[in-house]
Amino acid sequence: MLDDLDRRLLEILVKDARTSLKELAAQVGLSSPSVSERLRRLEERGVIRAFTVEIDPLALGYTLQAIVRIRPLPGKLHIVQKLIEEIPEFGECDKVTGDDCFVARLFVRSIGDLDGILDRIADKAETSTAIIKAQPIRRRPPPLDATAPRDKAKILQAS
Amino acid sequence: MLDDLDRRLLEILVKDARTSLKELAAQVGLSSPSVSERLRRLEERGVIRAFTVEIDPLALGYTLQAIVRIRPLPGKLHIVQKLIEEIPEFGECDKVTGDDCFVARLFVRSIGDLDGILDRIADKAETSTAIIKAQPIRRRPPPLDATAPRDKAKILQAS
DNA sequence: AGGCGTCGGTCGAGATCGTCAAGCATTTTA
DNA sequence: TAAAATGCTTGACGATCTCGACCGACGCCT
Repeated sequence: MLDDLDRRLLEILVKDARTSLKELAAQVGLSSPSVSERLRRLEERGVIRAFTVEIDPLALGYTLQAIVRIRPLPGKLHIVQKLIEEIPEFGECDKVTGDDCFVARLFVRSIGDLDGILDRIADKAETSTAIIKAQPIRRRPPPLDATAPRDKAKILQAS
Repeated sequence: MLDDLDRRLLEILVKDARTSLKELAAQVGLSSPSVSERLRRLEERGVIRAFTVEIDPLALGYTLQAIVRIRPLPGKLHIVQKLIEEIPEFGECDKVTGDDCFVARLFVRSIGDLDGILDRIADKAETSTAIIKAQPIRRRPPPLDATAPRDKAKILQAS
């Protein structure tokens, strides 16, 4: 479904999406039309979701990030979700199992901004906020190589 | 520090980082060498952190994602952080204020994998895990336009 | 076994794109 | 006020991408 050459191409592109077809071709040992075709298909299949740039939020004045756990009040789930989606300062939001329904990332320019945004959902949900002090790991893709068969189920069976 | 043209360029590139200089130039009304120079400086200044591709984890077999809150046991903070950084399935990790020291995102192929990875830090930290059921907002940058001056501090002063 | 369609690859030519040097207008600085 | 620094445009050159034509391996059917 995704052969070794594909994985190598992805690995290179994750590091620099502007790598030329020629360069990609050289690194994996194909011709550039072949690489072009492979990329086209990776995109078509949705493996590559997008070519994009990563922007430093600080450069835009967003000096603060926070992780917010959100528990909508009974009956307010959909309204809360819609609200979150419409507030552009939410840079990420996951719907999760457990007491907290949503876990979201917030980019703000100041503590005042943070307060202002949380106020907008305060009457529809309980929130708990954690300010981000450092980012030991910034967004990175999972391992591309097909290793990591450390499935615990097998270990359990074995014992 | 970042003028309107820069912001428009970024906005286009976030949507498609492969947009040609010619196309960018046409859309903002400059010549391509000018655009090239602007991009060069945006990169140099660190505003653009990287050109990259966004990969669908599902395409790589990672059918499960989880948000893990991690509270290292006394004295184990650094060991835990190092461990997290070294486990490639952690796709993101923030160090935050509050009881939970770290909040991390985990990409796994199965529940068994999840268990296996959590076991590796179980003796050094308390963890609480939430499985991701849906992603209402996938990673997106904060608003590029300089609006959003909804600073609560001012509102407080006004009242 | 032989023929045939498909898939994924190469090659080469033409079109497109990026980069460089030169030059110009505007603003800042001395 | 003159000089220097910015930031832009233009045009030409070199590199890159894309398209069509062609080729070989593989699987399938008769």
